[in-house]
Amino acid sequence: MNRKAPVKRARAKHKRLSADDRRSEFVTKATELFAEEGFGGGTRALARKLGVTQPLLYRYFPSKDELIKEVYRKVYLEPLEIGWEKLLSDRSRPIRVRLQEFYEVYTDAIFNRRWLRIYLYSGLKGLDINRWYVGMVKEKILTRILRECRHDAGLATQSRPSAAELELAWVFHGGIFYYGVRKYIYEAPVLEDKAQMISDALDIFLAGFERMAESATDRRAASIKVVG
Amino acid sequence: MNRKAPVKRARAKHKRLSADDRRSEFVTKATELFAEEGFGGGTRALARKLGVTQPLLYRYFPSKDELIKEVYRKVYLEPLEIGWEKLLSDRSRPIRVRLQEFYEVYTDAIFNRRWLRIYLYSGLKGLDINRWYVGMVKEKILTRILRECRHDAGLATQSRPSAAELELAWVFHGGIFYYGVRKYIYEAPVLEDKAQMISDALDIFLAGFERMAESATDRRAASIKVVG
DNA sequence: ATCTCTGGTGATCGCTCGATAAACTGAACC
DNA sequence: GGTTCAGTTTATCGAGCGATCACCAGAGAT
Repeated sequence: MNRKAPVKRARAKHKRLSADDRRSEFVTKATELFAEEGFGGGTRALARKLGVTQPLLYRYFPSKDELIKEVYRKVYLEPLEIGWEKLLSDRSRPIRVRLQEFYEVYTDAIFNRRWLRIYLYSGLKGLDINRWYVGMVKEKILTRILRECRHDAGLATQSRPSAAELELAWVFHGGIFYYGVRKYIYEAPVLEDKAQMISDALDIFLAGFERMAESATDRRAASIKVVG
Repeated sequence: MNRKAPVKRARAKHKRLSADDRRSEFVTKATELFAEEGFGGGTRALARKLGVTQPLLYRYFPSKDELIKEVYRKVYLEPLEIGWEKLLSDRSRPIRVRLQEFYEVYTDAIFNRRWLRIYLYSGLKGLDINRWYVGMVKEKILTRILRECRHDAGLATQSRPSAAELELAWVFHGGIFYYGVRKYIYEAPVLEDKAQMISDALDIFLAGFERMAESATDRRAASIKVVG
């Protein structure tokens, strides 16, 4: 019957994609692979995930390192698309509400196995992009939060938060971040209600901030301890 | 001149060690190597650190995996030698003081580049020993802290803390842990006074716990907000 | 001085890795 | 239908990996 007509080839693989599609498919699947295996994950395993052969990678990326950089770019820029300026700085809404919503949205973006693992792996490599991200969190999130807190408490809006304030914010932020690590990296049981966790963390952060603000502005009240 | 007399050999290396010494030297240097390079670090690089050849490793360990397990054992068991039972449970001292001292000692033990990096690398591998450690922190540290807090607040000492209490403790603990990650993994600038950071974190944790205890035991006072 | 036991070395195996070069193939255009 | 060109494969290279084996050498016992 089928002589050499366009008979169904034995290798049903051959799915030709456009250059752009193939390239972004490489990045997507590489993100998955590196999230699981670390950046030591092999190019052959990656090609297998796409159903193509390994040398094809080098038609789209000059080296594995360049592919990895692309993965970084994608992962690190993903959570930035939220637009936290608006969320955090909209003073028509109570600060408590703004912070709650921001952290719910932010953690929705980064609390998943893929993002957290890539983030930790790249952090362990000590790359510049990781330092850039940490600096960004400090400048764009924590500093902004503290400024809003100061404004809310009726304090002078100074351009830069004090070291103690920043540290307080970092411990708060880190506590929330660690919830994601426990859940998605350690796969340990956590309180499932994420919003509740954020709410509780916010309560004690805001209380701590007020306490700090009090003792900083009113030295006469410095001896009043919260713990009684 | 020098025919074949015991002339100073070209290779001044030959430092013969006892089996025990060599074995523990392998583990020590392997910890350093794996902390920096991850567990993908090569056995040849390890041998170079010891000034010996690579096959010697296999006189002491049947495989690289066994060496890695030994590294785990050493790293994970190191901070356990503190004896936190005494530190945390000594009710002759105020709980605030106990917690401060415990966290200072505990972070002295784990806040270093070596420990934190090995911990994160092994956490990313999802090994049993990591889950064991997290469970240990929960049972031996956080549960104990909460029990002492309940006792201090004059509440009934229940055997198991509530999920909300545990989550509060985890966020607190994670916030402190993240300080170490920021300093030693991200190498980001941090408030240098670690004891101060712990003290501040403790303040807001204890305040948060009291607030939670109040609203749990005295429903009539539930409407009294700390921030109000 | 010789024997022996053991810490240590040299050579090498099989495998996997990232990367390269050349050949193949299928769709689009004339 | 034949030409062209981009997407894909086949074959292969050199380096590095973990692991094995035969051999070497130095200190202590006799």
